[in-house]
Amino acid sequence: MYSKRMTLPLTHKQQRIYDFIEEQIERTGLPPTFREIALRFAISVRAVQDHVAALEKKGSVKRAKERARGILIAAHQNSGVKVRLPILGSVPAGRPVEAIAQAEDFLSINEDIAKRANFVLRVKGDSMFPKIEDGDLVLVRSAQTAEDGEIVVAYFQEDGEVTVKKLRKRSRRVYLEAINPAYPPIGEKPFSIVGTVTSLIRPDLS
Amino acid sequence: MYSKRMTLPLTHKQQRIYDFIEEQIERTGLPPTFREIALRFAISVRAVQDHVAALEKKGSVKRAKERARGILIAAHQNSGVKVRLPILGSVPAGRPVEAIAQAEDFLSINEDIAKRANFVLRVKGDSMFPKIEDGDLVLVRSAQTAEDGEIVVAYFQEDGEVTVKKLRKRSRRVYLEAINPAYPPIGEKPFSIVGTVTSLIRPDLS
DNA sequence: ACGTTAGCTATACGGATGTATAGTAAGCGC
DNA sequence: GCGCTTACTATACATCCGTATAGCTAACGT
Repeated sequence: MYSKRMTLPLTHKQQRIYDFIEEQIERTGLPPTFREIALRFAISVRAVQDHVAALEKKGSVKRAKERARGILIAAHQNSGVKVRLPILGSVPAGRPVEAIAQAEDFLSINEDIAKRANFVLRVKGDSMFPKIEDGDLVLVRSAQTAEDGEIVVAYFQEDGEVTVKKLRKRSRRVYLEAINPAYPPIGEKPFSIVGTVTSLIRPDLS
Repeated sequence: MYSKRMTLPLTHKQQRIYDFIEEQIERTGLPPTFREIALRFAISVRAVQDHVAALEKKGSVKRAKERARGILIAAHQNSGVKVRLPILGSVPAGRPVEAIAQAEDFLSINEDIAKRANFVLRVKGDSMFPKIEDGDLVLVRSAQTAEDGEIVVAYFQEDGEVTVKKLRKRSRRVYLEAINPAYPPIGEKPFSIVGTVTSLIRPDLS
């Protein structure tokens, strides 16, 4: 997993061409064609072939040969698949799992962090302080059940509200508990578990 | 920023084609050509044109017209540029900013979260508990100075060690403070500030 | 009945595109 | 001198590829 990039040093011209390829992918979503590179640097197509071949030999790019726009950044390949998770609002109309189509935004994050998660919730309020703060993003794995002590996303059928709380399972009772002692436990309102919180992102650490 | 995706509902066939496009981009790094889609579903190229036109009309994909492989997932476009930050080990040989070339791994995350950060550190130890826990990833913005109360990455010239602590500026003294009261403040060893911690990621919330 | 949408075929055009052949020129190490 | 690398031109070629023309069937709503 912690594979070192072993890209041999590039010449100035090779670096400029590599940067252009990277920038084009970033900007347009598509790698450039050989001719687009040739046009950009005002050189012949054949010269670009040589440059790209050099970049491939040095391990900076990978080729999808004989395919249009088949120049790929090597670092993009071995860094694992990026996962895009939908960020749901804190007050979805229905059950969050059904509201994914109306996602507010998407979070892109490495697979190893997000692999167990299905969606992301932006948390409002301080009921889980200090573990979870207002504005935090929590990665949620969809689940119908959870163990005692796990932090879960719960859905109240009554009013359609969604909340993040710690699940408590006692001999006879199952209830939700806030970490912040200012909030009382919730035991009366019927709820169902939507998922368990696996990871946390605090965008603004104060 | 929180632009709602207004993607109209897709038919079954359209969804299957959309999924194929997404999967190809994920797997090969390149969007498929019209002919590749046609081959996959054993239909004519013209039929694919109609399907892709429908996907574009419904807002699911964007087109780079008249360009090879010019089918782009709409959600990838408006979600901002993805930023790749180097993850540095917790015990870099020199100053972390100089150790970026030996990055262990890379973290891909949305621009709005990472925009102010230059690199990522994996934190070891519990000196900043409960704000920062063992194994957390902190996003760091390179800086030579910081204000009182900010969480900073400090570098001890003496032994080359790097640590994450809260910066304290008193009338005459500048020192580092752990949040965990079990750790005493550090005031003697000379240090320099490498950067300030802007965001936090807790991969495994227990 | 009529228009609209979904879904499809067969075929064609022209430019885009990767690849290749055959060179030229300059610099470096041995 | 020789081999190697870097960097480049001009030109050619087959096929890839987006686009387009001209149709077709079926389902649904008004």
